[in-house]
Amino acid sequence: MPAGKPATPRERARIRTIEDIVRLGREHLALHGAAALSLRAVARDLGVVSSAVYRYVASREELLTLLVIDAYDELGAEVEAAVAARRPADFDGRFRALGSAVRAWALREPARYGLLYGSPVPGYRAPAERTTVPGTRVINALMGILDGACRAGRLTAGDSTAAVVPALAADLGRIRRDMGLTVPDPLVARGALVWTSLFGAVSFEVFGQYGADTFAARDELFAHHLGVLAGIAGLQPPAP
Amino acid sequence: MPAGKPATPRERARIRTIEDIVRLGREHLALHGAAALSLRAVARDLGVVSSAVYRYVASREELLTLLVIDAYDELGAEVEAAVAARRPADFDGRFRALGSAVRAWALREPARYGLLYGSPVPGYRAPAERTTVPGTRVINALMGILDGACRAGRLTAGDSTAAVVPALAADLGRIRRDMGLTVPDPLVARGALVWTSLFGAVSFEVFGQYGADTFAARDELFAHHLGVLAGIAGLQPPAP
DNA sequence: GCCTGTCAAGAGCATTGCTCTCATTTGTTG
DNA sequence: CAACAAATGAGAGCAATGCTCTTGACAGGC
Repeated sequence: MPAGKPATPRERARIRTIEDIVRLGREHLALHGAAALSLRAVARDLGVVSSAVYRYVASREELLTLLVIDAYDELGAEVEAAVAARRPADFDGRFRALGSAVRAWALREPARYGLLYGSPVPGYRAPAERTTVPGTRVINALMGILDGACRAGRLTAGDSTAAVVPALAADLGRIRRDMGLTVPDPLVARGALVWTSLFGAVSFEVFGQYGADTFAARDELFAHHLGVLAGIAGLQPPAP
Repeated sequence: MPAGKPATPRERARIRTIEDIVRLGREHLALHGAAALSLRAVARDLGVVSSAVYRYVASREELLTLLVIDAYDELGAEVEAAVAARRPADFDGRFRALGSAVRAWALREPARYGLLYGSPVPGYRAPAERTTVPGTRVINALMGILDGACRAGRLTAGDSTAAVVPALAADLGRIRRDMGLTVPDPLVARGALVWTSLFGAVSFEVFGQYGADTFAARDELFAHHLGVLAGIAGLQPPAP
C-alpha cells in the first residue's frame, strides 16, 4: 500500500470526508442498530444531500464494510491492550483479561458487536479480503496466550492427550503451521472450543438470550465461566 | 385458552389465512433473511394486496413474533425428538443428540436460527410473554438430562465442587427451584456454560465466523466439542 | 487564466411499512 | 329467503428508504 499522506489536498479532503462518514455511521450504528443504518440519515447529519455521499461510499454495503473493519479494529485493540496490561507470564490472568475485554466491549457496543458476531445482515456478506485481518486479532491473541503458556510449560494437558480424529488433525495441523503454534493438536481444538464458548457466553448476554431476570449476578456468572474455560484451555491459575 | 376448533367458519378461514401468511413468511425468511422480510412480498405471494394482510397481522413485528414462535417450536420439537430417541439412561448420548439436533437444525435453517440466536432485529423486541415458553424448550431439555443423570448418580462432580460466590448462588438457587432441579449449584452453573458454549459453537458455524476454509472437518470438530462439553457438564460416556 | 475533473444538488424510480376510505363479499339472523 | 351487519379486499396515499442520472458550480493543475 502507498498509504502515508497523499500529497494532493483533494485526496486529503476526500479521506477526511470518508472518515467523517464512518464516524457518523458508527454513531448511527451504535444508536439504532445495523439494519437501521441509513445512508440518507448519515447524509443529513453530514449536512449534505444523500446523493453526495455516494461520491465517497459506493453503497450502503460499502459503508457497512467500513464499519465492520472499524469495529473489529477497536475490539482487537482493546483486547490486545487488556492482555498486554498483565504480566507476560501470567497466562491465566491474560486469558481472563482477554475474555473480560471482549465482554466489556460487547456490552458497551451491543449493536457493533451484533454486526460482527450476530446474524449476518441480510444480503450483505463482508468481503473476506478486507475483514479477515482485523477480524482475527482476538483469536490470534487467544492462541498467542495458549502458545506462550505451552512454551513456558505452564499448560496442563489434562485428560486431553487423547488424539483427535485424522480429518480434524489435518485442519489443526494447518492451523498450527499458519499461526506458528507449538501447542499440541488436542489443545488447539480445545482452544477453538474456548474461543467459540467465550463468544457464546457474551452473545447470550448481549442478545438477551438469558431471560430478562434469570441471572442477576451476570458479572459473577461470566467470571465463573471464564474460570472453567481457562481450565478447559489447560491454563492453571497462578500459584498461590 | 378456548383453542380447539372454533365453530364459526369465519374464524376457521381466518386462522387458515394466518397460517398461510406464516408459511409464506417462513419461506421468505429462509430464502432472503430476517430483515428482508417484507409484508408486501408475502401479500403478493398470497395473491392479495398489501393492506389486506394487515387484517390478519397487525404489523411486520407481529409477523416476526409469529415466526419466532414458529421457529422455536420447530427447533424445540426436533431437539426433544432427538433426545427421546436415545435410551433414557444414556445421558451422555442424550446430550450429544441434543447438541447435534441443534446444530443440524441451525445449519438447515440458518436464517431462522439467526432470527432466534443472532443479533436482534433492530427496533424489534420479541414479546417475552409469548416467546419464553417455546424459547426455553432446549434449555429445559438440557437441564432435564443433567438432572436425570444427577438423580441416577451418573453425574461426576469433577473438581467443580468448589462453592460459587454468594451472589451467583442466589440466582442458581432460584433456577433450581423454578425448574425443580436436584443438581448442585456448581453443576447448574456448568450447565449454563455448556448451554451458551453449545450455541456459541453453532453460531460460529452458521454465521461463518470460522474463516471460509479454516476448518474442513467441521462435523468432527463439533463432535469433539460436544465430547468436551459433556465432560464439563459432568456427563460420563457410557461404560465400554 | 483557462480547462478539466471533482463535487453537490435535485429530480426521479422502485421499494418498504402502514393508514385511510370505499366497495364487496360473506355469514348470520329475522 | 331476504336483509343486515360484520368481515374482508382493493386502492390511494404518506413518509421513508437505496440508488441512479443529469445539471450546474467550483476548484485544482497546466
